[in-house]
Amino acid sequence: MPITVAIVEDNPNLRLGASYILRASPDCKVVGEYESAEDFLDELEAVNPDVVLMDIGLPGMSGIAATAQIKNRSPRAQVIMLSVFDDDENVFQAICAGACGYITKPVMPEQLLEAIEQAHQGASPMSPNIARKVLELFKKHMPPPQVDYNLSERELEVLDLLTQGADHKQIAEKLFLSPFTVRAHLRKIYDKLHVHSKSQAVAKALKERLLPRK
Amino acid sequence: MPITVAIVEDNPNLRLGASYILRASPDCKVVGEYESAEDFLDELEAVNPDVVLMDIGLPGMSGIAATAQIKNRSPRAQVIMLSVFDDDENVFQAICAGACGYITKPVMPEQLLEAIEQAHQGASPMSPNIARKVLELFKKHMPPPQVDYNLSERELEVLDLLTQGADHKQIAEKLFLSPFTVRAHLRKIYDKLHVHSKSQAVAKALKERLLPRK
DNA sequence: GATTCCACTGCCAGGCCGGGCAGAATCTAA
DNA sequence: TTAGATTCTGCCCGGCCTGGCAGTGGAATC
Repeated sequence: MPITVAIVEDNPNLRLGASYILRASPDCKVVGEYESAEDFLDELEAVNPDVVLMDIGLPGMSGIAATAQIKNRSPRAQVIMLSVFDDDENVFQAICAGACGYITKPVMPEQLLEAIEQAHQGASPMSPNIARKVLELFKKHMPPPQVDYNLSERELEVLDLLTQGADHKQIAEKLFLSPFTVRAHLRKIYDKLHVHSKSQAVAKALKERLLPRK
Repeated sequence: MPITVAIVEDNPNLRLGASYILRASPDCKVVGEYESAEDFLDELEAVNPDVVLMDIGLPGMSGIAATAQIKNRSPRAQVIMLSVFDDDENVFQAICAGACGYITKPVMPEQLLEAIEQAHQGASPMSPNIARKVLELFKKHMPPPQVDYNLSERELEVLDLLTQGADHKQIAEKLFLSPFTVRAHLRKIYDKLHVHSKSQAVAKALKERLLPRK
């Protein structure tokens, strides 16, 4: 059974080119070609494609906004972004919108077919330069704890509950401790983190990811 | 000028295989083959390769720990992870350690050469299934604001300062407001976020990324 | 012109919080 | 066995914070 593919691309040459490539493959079946996100979204449920090739720089609604809608209304559709843009912001937005792949133009024919197959199999086709962007974004937003504040197990537990919005009394109840003890732990935490309030401690803990991942 | 490559892999067959492939290419120059991370780290500065092919499942020090050290001591080296493991934890750790690429075994010869070239050019070679993992990790850890709490501009400003650990008075000074006004904003924020303290507000703001990225 | 939303200022009461101080039990490493 | 780290409990005080209540003024919408 061939993979059903929809193409959303405003440039007629690129759209026809992609269509031509896909129609030459027995594994793919082009079920729609659109020159705007709006046109495609009108027929999304009726067409229900396995894979969508989505341009980012569309007139009217952008490919990123369209992707968000697609993933909302038809989550099984795998959206591959095709774009000349490879800046951080577009890549970031595309990922958050739910794109499963991101390929920079120009695209080679066999590269396109490969990407569609991978996307359909649950993998993520991605140009290597985009992959690098993603890794950098990842590291930028997920800085692992760089400084070791030397917090003890117990202190981490308390800090964790703090970030869940608990106050002294609630922490004491959850850890079966006296509120006095909780205050003692908090004080040591404040010392070690060089902060002076719950909110500062929470901010530092979350921003610097001091808590083991859950 | 050929790309200098070091290979760290405990399985002799795989190590020799990779070495054989690379030596057959005029673009690469194998400058070291090691069966353990420790052996390689001893010669890191002396060898100073452009690219390192690093196995993850090594005896002794793991490839991930080794990668962290490499990026510390010789940041220009591009490390490509080669691994049979593709679980979230290994991928996550590898990225945080500073790996620029991640390829799952088995590796095809031309795939290997391509990956080395891409890594050397500043891109990130990555198997599509790994790319998918990375995207999922990304989305998991970076959930974009899902609920709109309808905070006003001013309220976001105040919230932002809160996450920087400021108290009422400091916020008032920075925004040139009366402390009373700040309290009014805070109250509206608490209302809208359904929280009852600074620390809860900070936790919610950071966890749900209510603040526009900076 | 009325309504609504936002930003802004103000007071009060009660409770929560942070810092200083004191003491004790457990465990581990020197 | 002594020293240190960790965990635990306790009290006091001053100050900060939260929630309730009251009111002004500007801008946009209707």
